[in-house]
Amino acid sequence: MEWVYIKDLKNYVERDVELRGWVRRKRSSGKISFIEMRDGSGFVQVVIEKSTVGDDNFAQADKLRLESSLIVRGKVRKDERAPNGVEILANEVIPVQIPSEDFPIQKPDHSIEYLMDHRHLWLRAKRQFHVLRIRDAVMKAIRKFYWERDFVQVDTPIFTGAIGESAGNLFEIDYFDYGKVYLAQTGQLYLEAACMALGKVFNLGPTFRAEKSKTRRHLIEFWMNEAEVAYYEHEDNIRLQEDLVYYIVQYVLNNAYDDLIAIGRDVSKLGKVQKPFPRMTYTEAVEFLQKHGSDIKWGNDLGADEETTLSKQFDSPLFVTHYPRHVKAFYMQPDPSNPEVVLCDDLLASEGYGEIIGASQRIHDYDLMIERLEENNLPIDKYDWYLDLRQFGSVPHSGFGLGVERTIAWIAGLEHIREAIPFARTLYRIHP
RNA sequence: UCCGGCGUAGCUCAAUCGGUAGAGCGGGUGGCUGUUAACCACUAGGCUGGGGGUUCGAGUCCCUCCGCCGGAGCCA
Repeated sequence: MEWVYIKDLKNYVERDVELRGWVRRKRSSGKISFIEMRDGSGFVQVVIEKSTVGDDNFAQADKLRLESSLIVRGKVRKDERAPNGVEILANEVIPVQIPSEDFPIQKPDHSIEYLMDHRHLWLRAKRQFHVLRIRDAVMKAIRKFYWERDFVQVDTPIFTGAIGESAGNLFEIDYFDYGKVYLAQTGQLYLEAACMALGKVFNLGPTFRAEKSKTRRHLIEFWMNEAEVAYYEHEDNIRLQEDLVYYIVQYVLNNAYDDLIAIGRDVSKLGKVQKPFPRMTYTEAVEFLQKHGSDIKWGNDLGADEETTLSKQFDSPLFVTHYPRHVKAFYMQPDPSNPEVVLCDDLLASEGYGEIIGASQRIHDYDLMIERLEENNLPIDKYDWYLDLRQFGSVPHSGFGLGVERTIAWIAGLEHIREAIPFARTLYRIHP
């Protein structure tokens, strides 16, 4: 008998099939029972009649508990009473393994602490099934976008020396007898090197921030997509980000629509995302906020509340550009028309989800880079190879980093970023 | 690091002014051929996070430790 996946059952109506999966839910009467079965591809109801399977097999099937694994052989039937149009009338139910204890997650009525303690089992819940499929769609969209545009994927290292934007939030690792290495908080500097070799490059991988952040937008370990393009300047950079984010939204709408619906996402809001995205300079943003009652002063960085206020004005993500250079990283290119601000942008997701991209044109002038490193008290000798890039055929170049989980949380409408990754690493939680 | 909140049955939560520890779900047993968070009957289940204190008496008040949750800063 042919083993088929639940998602393909509609092509097997009136045929005998074998399903391999797990018991999601069970309801039983004396002579008939119903098993809601899942197999990783979908969900279907199995009807077990005592008169069809026989007394012995019915008794055996009755012993199945939640999350027992089982193999079912039976006939695919169209049935209006079934939620997805088809159900299985069992001929034979073969238990694979029956747990000796209750499955810890029974009803959608658990605290977040309890669910996170049981994350390895929580993944089997319907909502998590759909969220992880949306994550998969976002990942595919990102790679597809770049490959369609002739970018080369360059995988940047996880172990790095103490080099990056700042040294204070790095995870330290013992590296044999040679001292310390650090977990990457960005691959940007390496992508800057790679773009001088390959032109248009991107990465997609985990990054680590030793920041004691406890908010719905923060993870200790999160995935970042970074891109870097030689000869791209500020405006090219913004257009690339706009195209990417728009592409991801469209791809998810086209390829994971059912998953969005299943978790109750208001897809009309995603439908309103349109190019070009709205833009505001930092200075305009400060003026706007001041008019609306904020006491923010020019020169202060935007806080979480300010970002939310700004992004809620628009249906599409908002670019905030030209920040004061003192609130941004050392490597950002000054604006030629006003050296007090830099050629950078943050992309703030709509609906109050906050920053999903940080971007800038990078300084390509050797002397200016030295000046900025000194200004920030960074160890110039550690940046030797980074400075080499300004020594040998330096060109203007730009890039950005996209927070993958924040993007997923926004697109899926999640309340907390920890659901956007299979096993979230947050402050005080590394188990399971 | 700072601010706030929570910790009671396997799970989610009640418990009035400090006065005998309760419910729903889940589990067990029995019943039911169309259930969708099935239903009906019966049933078992507790060191109230740990330690200390106040009191005739503490789930409740105080101190302390632990765990978790949310927010700020910082960032993606």
